Order: sequence, then structure tokens, then C-alpha cells
Amino acid sequence: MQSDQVIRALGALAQEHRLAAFRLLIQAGAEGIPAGVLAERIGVPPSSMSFHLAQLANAGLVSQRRESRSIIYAADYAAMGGLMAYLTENCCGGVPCDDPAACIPPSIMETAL
Amino acid sequence: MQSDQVIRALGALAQEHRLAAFRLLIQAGAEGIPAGVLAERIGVPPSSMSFHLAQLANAGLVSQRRESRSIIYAADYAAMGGLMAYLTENCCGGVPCDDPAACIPPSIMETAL
DNA sequence: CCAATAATTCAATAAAATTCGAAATATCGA
DNA sequence: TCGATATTTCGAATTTTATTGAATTATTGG
Repeated sequence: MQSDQVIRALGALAQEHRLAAFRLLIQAGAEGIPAGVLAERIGVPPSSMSFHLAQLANAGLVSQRRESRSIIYAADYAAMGGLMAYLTENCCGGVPCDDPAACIPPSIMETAL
Repeated sequence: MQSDQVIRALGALAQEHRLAAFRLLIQAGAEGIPAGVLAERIGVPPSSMSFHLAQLANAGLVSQRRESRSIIYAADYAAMGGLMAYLTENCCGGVPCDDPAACIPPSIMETAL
């Protein structure tokens, strides 16, 4: 994952309605949720929801599939994992570490999680 | 960590120069880096760097301390951990899980990390 | 105190993101 | 094919962000 795409992903998540939508999708799993249902649950008009979903899709954070008249969105867990990996990469001075909990000072980590 | 602060943190990181600065600080550790050095390394004028550092500080992602004439910035690992925790929270349908690798479908996780 | 250094704040501008009604597109059921 | 449903695209107004030179604040050494 390159910084360019990371910035788009972070930017996509850095918005109230999109963060809400993404979290609903994370919880919904592979089944996904139709655009209209997301709009209703979040409380924004369909055209606004469509705009936000396009941002998430462009960032690669969600996938979309048509099912009859509905377009169903689902979270892309791989992209999510990639984003997290990028953010913790080099978290202890350039030395790669698989376990952020061990990399980030434990005493500080306790209060964080 | 509440969604409001999460959005500010994500927004703070969703910008080329700020992401670059934060990564330098993550690698620098507790020692930190003076504002002027960051500006020079990233290639932006001091006033621009100051603006961006203020965003990061406002989001709680960095701390600042004065040392003689310099103001030295350092990454806040706790905030970083909190952000990651929020993003993976509920990642498998509302059931809390400490290990995102086990929560996010392993087969998908492989291609991501 | 004064000149030099380090950063920030201010202000004005430029660029990007958000909002949402109205119009357009796609799909289904009868 | 027609009408209803589900979404997206378009367009235009609004709001938020980003950029930087110039002025301001803080600190040090002489």
C-alpha cells in the first residue's frame, strides 16, 4: 500500500457520515448493506450517501455489487488491514514488527486500549 | 476515544505533509524532532509546517515541548493505539476481539499484510 | 538591552470537500 | 411497455482546508 492510497483511505474515513457507514459495514460483514438502507440509518439523503459511498469505494475500503435494484456495499477487510499495517510500520524506528502491542511501549499501550 | 476525536485524528493524518511528519515522529521516538527540522525535511515553509503541526496536536496525535528556542514535537503512541483500537472495534459483529488478525477473516488478512 | 534564531499567529487567497434537489439510469413486476 | 423502486450523476451554493508572506512572540548569547 502506498502513501497516496493511504491518504485517500484516511481521508475517506475522516468524515462523520462515512465513518458511520464504514463501521456499519464492518459490523455487517460479507453480507453487506444496500445504499438506501445506509442512507436511512445514517440520516442523509440518497444523493449525499451516494457521494460518500463513492469516496469509500474510490479509497478501496468498500466493494459494491448489484443485487436486483439494490446496490449492496460491503467493507473490504483487506484494505482495512493494509491501512493498519501501514500506520504501524516503522513504529519502532524502522525495525519492522508484526506485533504493534510489543512495538509501542506497553506501559503507554495499556492506557490506550 | 470518541468518534469526534477519531475523525479529527483521521483527518489530521489524511494529508500528505502531516502524514509524512507523523511518520518521521513515529520513527524518531520519544526524543522527538524540532518544528524547523520537520519543515526542512518535508520541504514546506515554517508557517505551513506550524499549521500542520497544530492540526496533529489538536487531534492529540503529537505532544510538544519547548527546549530552548526550539519546540520539539513527538508522536503520542497512546493516541495512535487508541485510534487503531477504535477502527478494529466491532470488527466482527459487535463482539469485542483483542486480536484483529483473528477477527478479520484470516484468508483475507494474508493478502493484506 | 540588542541582534539573531526559532516558531507561531494573522490575513488574504486559492483549492478541495460537502450538501442536496432535480434529472438521469437501471431493474423489476404486472 | 409502463409505473414504481433503488441509485447515481449533475450542477450550483456553501463550507472547510491548505498555503504562505509578513508581522508577532519567545529565547538565547554577547
